[in-house]
Amino acid sequence: MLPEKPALEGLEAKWSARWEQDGTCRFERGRPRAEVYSIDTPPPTISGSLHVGHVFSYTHTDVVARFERMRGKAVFYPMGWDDNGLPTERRVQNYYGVRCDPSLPYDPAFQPPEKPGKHPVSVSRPNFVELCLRLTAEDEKAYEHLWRRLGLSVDWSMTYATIGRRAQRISQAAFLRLLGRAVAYQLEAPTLWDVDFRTAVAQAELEDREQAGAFHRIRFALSASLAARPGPSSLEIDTTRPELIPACVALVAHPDDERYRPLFGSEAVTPLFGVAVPIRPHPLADPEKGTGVAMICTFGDVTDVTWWRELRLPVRAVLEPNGTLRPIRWGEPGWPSRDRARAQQAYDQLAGLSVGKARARIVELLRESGDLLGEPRPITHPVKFYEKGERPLEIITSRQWFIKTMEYRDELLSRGRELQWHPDYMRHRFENWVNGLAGDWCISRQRFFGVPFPVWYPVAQDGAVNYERPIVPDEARLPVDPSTDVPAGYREEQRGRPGGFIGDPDVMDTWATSSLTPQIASGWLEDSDLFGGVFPMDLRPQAHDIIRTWLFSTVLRAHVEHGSLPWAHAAISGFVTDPDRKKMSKSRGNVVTPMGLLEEHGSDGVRYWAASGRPGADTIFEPGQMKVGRRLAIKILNAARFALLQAEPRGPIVEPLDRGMLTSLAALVQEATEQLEAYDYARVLERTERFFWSFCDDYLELVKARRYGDLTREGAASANSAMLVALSAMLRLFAPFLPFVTEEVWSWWRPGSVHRAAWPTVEEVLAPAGGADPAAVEVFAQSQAALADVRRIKALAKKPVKAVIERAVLPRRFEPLRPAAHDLRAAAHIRDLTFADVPEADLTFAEEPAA
RNA sequence: GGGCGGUUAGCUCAGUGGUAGAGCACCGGCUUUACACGCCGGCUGUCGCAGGUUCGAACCCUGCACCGCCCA
Repeated sequence: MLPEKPALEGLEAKWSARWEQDGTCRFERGRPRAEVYSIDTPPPTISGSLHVGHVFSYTHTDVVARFERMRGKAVFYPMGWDDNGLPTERRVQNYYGVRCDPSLPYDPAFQPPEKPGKHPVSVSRPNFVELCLRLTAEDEKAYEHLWRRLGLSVDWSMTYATIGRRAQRISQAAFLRLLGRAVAYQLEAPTLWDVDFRTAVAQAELEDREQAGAFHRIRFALSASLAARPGPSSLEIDTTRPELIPACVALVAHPDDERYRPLFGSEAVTPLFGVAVPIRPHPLADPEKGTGVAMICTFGDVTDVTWWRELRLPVRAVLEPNGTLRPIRWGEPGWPSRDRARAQQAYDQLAGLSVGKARARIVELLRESGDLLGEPRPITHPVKFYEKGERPLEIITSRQWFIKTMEYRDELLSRGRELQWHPDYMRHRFENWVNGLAGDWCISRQRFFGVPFPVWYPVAQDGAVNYERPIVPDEARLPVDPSTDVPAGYREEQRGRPGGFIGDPDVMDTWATSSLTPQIASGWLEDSDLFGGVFPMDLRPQAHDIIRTWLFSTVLRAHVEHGSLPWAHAAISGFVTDPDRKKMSKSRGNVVTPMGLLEEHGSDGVRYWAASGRPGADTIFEPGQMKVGRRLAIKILNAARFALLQAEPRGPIVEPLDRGMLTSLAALVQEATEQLEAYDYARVLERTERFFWSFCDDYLELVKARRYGDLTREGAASANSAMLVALSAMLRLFAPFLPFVTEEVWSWWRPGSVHRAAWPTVEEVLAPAGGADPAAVEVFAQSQAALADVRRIKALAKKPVKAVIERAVLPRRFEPLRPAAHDLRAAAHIRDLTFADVPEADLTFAEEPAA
């Protein structure tokens, strides 16, 4: 049973296989809700490989899961894979060298090229989705392998995927329910748009990036009636987007701006295109910016949208969804010009160009016409990007699905206060975000690998699509794909025909599915028994970067669907940073692959580093800490071997040193329990480690001679019994952090899994000693202090550890150790020990070292 | 510009009112019957700066600086 030379190698494979076989981490169904601890696991994005940041934060969750399991809870801890959405599409495009063309028919015989060619192969949407599923299935296998190796105590029988049938069904059902209550709605409106991905994006997916740009000072003529009066005959504006002059619908200045007040209500004329536009006041116009007058275009940025809406301006949209300027025939309705020929002549040089090229061209035209004043002045300014995008977002008017959020703002703030945050200050991120919401949540994406909207539209006899009367399926039919499934009462031949129907072409934003992970994991609509037993869940663990997306949207969905929070606690992990405190990410090229770390340092070693990162705190990637963790695990093996090597005789714990050690241990158990309940796992690990190390270096050294029987049989029995009580408790305190080494040691002498053993209690630790012994704590403490003093003097005198001290005179402050004097004398090789009023310990060494 | 967090030994970090700590690194010593993947010891500080509260401040309050993150 007890190995001669214990080692960490191979423990991961041995124990993860055993846990699977024994169902150690299985959720026990049927327990009352109060005895369940349920975790809404973050489904990692399937993007090729997990990174060290995942290992970091998922370890935090696992520590909590293992703690709760040992406390006797039925722990509901499923794993999910977030495989739907744009990241997978991009990966599939690059991996196989393909591109999705929804207009192509399905090719059942299609095989992707061996290697991606120079030019992407166009494939149908069903073929493309097949490739997505194939690649994500491979990734998911690798992910699971890594998680098992890391020792996550997940119940692998409950795994779900966000593109899976259940996730699709629940996403669609939840959507239809919101549609039925008009919480979800469809609207044709200006929407943030990525011109490369050709899809709408949501506010939560934006990021500002500093970009180089330039102010162009442009002259607008004033209308003749004004120009005839005294004063200037033209107006100057500064713009970074001169290419949008053809989309200009008004000019705007601050209502209090004296320079322009006389002009409000009159008109100016756009250069090149000769369009008369009104000059209007609005408080959002910044008198300090440029000339104080701004051009309102449809649409250059989100402020344009606000102005357009509040000032009730017309739309003059020039951008195509792909980011080029669309053809326009000047003089047609909506495109008035005082000089049609000139407008057309100028615009024809822009049509078909991308925004960037159109900008360069129009600058030339303006320079030639004399409407560009001076040269463009370079600036840098923040520009909105899709977080995964490469070109600035545009604003395009299109038909999109939304979920109402604005009207729930106050209720969501109150949910945020109801939620228990760990650490508490992370709640500010949530409140910040809710307070900054600018509009309802756009959930439709013009993409392919995602959950389709379960909606069709009738096509009228004249071929017009009636978006106002969507056809929806029964919930029992879900999931449906409206591009291949047919609505009730119709036949496939009627697809796209007058009098027939068409399917909604869009898919849902991936967050529209991810926001339902509590419902997906817990069997909402499918397994009411399970759902009732685990929902609302206990814990949402996640990193702080996705509070505005994942956490927020999940709170929203639970609020509108169930009228509750989705979980009681949110435990927020920090990032893993490199030594320069930069976030580790693929784009920075500073990522480290986890499997190599697990092999080098052992899973327990890596977990030690991860669990040392306090809740919410960004933590530096530090292999040194993993080495320390590995050493700790090895120390546990060896200390346990020592304790178990000669575990007889046993008997009552009567020695003061032993009783003091156990009383201190009981205090540790108390503290560890309270702190884990408060999700402060890092502190528990630190305290437990500190106690354990002093247990090894001081306590074990002090009792070593006694336990080997050098003194009395009763003394040996007391030491052995105390050591085993302590070992048992410490193994269980360490078990959530170092699951492999603790399980290995546990298996040497205890039945069952340490991870199913009861979490240690104060009573349990103290009972064998007949209760707490506060006086003995001082015996233990002063014995340690005196031992350290003697060791120091010995080391400074360059005496060997075994050097015998003929006579030791210790200061009176150490006198409380008297009941353990025999232990100190044995450990320090002291023949005669006395206490006196001396400032420092006085040691007289014997001539000869001990035999 | 607003919000949040941080600033303690060379490095990574504990330490929320009572004599500044741990690990790593570095230096020295030790074949010690659990462990050389070990043990013992040593060195290392204007606790970011400036005020304030207090008998007493790394800790509480105010301001500032710098770093990081989130949001505009």
